[in-house]
Amino acid sequence: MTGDSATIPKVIVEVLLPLALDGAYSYGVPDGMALAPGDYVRVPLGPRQITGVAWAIGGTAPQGTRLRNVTVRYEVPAMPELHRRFIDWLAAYYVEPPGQVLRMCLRAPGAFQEPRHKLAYRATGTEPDRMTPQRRRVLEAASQGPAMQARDLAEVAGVGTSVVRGLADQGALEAVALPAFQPFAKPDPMADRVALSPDQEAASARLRSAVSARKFSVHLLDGVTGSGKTEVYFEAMASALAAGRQVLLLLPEIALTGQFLARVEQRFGVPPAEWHSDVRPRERERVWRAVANGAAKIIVGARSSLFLPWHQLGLIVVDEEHEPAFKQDDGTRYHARDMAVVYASLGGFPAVLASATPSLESLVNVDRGRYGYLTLKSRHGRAQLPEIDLIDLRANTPASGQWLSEPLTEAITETLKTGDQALLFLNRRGYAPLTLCRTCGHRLECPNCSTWLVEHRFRRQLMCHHCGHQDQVPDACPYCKAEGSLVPCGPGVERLAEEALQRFPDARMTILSSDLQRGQMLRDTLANVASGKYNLIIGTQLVAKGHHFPGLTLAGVIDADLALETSDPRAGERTWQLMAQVAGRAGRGDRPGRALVQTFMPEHALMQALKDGDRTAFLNHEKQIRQAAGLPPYGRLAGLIISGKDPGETESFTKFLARRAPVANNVHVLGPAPAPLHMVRGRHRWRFLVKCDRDVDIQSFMRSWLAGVKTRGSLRLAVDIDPYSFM
DNA sequence: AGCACGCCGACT
DNA sequence: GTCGGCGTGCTC
Repeated sequence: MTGDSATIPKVIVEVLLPLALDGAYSYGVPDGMALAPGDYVRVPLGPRQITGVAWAIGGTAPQGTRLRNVTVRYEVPAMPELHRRFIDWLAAYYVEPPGQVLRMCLRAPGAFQEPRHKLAYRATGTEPDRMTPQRRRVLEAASQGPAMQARDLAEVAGVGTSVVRGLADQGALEAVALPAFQPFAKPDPMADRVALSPDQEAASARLRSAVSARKFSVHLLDGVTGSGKTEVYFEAMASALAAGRQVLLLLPEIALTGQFLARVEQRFGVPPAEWHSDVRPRERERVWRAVANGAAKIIVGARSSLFLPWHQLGLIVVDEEHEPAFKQDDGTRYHARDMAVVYASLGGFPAVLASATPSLESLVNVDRGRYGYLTLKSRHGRAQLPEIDLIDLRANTPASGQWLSEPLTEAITETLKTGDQALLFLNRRGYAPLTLCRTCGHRLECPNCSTWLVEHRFRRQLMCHHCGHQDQVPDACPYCKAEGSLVPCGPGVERLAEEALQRFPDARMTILSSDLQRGQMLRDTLANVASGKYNLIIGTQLVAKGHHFPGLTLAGVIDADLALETSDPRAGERTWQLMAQVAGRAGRGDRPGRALVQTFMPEHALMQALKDGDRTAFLNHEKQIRQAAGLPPYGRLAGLIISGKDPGETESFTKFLARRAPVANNVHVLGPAPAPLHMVRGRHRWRFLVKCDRDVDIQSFMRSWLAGVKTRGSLRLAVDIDPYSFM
């Protein structure tokens, strides 16, 4: 019985489908098809055919359903048991259907089809029965050099492809299959091994022994930019490669630059496989296949590379491990750094987390003895941070509509006079974050989100940074119709640039903001900064990343309080990391740098610790706050986000959920409250925050809460385990 | 996620 | 009179 609807199938297979279903679906295995767990299969589902993975063989068919048969078993390496355990683990942890997680693993279109081999032709030495001048030219071309495709061969010989086909039919040419994909070259662990400092050598030795131990371990590699962390984890990668294992180097998408990939290539002699959102479908297919069959050894990728079909993974390195960008906040809300550690633990191999400003989570794991700790001192023997001075904005208030205080202005003047470069950091795109009517007080708001529209003067537009809504800047107030009454409030980088240009008319200034510069233009600007073409750089978060500016000796922070004013429990940590990164831009060459930080709260413990360059003091302060509030890493958090198009319906559904919250004496349910950003993209949002001790199973609590809850209409429910954003 | 079924507004 | 909008529900 091989038909579509077998009545009494001999074997039943549970197939996990890449859909948000409760569990795997049962299918019959047709006679003559051998299936094992992990096999990729094609199965019928309703009117269509979809790709899934055999999760278990055997079992009984659910009552009252007619089993349909598996259609195809794909000829690709089966999904390893480790990979399947990882999917199940992740799904359980994040309270997601496993199929939803599987979906992230099947994002290489075409990888399951038989690869289209191209045919190339080679002369066999056999003469055709009739020789013509055309045929002779083809045979001459085909007997020298590598085999060529029919089209190329015909072109070289100046004939049509029919001549080639004729010769092949007669046996004078033989067809050979070219590999469908360019193979990945094997990296050489010793290709360009640089001399290491004693510090680096000691750290490398510990990582090498962690790799050769072939068991689970996590090491935190802590060292300022320029201390040589990269060379150290390259050594760990070299060890894993020498042992024939695959290596994953995880980076935040923004740090995955051509410059960085070139560095990996330089060290290991071959270009690594790349995996991120910009990789084109054909290349995705190539990488997916090469990871599955073990041919690709080094993969440099963004968070989604965790879901590649790893074959013999022996090490994961997470660089910039503190980056909040590792937390995915749409779809399955997973944290790639945490899941890298989980994967290493399930697979029994080491993980390395690297950062110049490690996350509190990782540092506490070091305190608890769960992670090994490796620290590198600066190569130039300098302290962790350059000298940082605070500017009290209460005593040095700039004039209305201006943001550069007197002390900062003087410092910039000094710096530019000596021929050095200065950097001004303001984490706000556009010209002004708020436009207000002076007559009636009306604020220009986004129609789809509860946010203000940001004026972008260069584009001559008002923009919403949450939904992409754009508008012309109106001449009159849309509410009271008063003409010329709209005034911009607050600074963005564009407005700061305007002020800087006024104060320093001779400065060679540039703005580095993600909405103004990207791709080649950004690379050119960065090169021009490095070469000294610009001497005053005004930038958003973009400048905090590890770009090398050798001539920069002054970093100015316009508003250090900005990141502190959010509802995020990690706001303090984020502020410290940003300040450290920005300050770290100054004085990278052999000259010392200096950072000036404008703040309205210089007495704040964080600002004091910054001024003293005392990371330990900051961390102790932050640990105390988190511990007292029962926040991570001392307690567990989960968010429950309710959203819907209709405000009334969304609110009443939220109230309904509030009544259904299970009562547990060790779990606190806070809320419901309107989300800090109450409306986004036209959807009204409410949220609960669930808080408990570290040893409480928060997932079980969430599951029992939501068991049997159905959403109707436009209502959406999302569980957010270990939330990072409280938006 | 698709894809079908099903019940209410502007067109040939 | 239909074409088609997307709400709702099911797929082994």
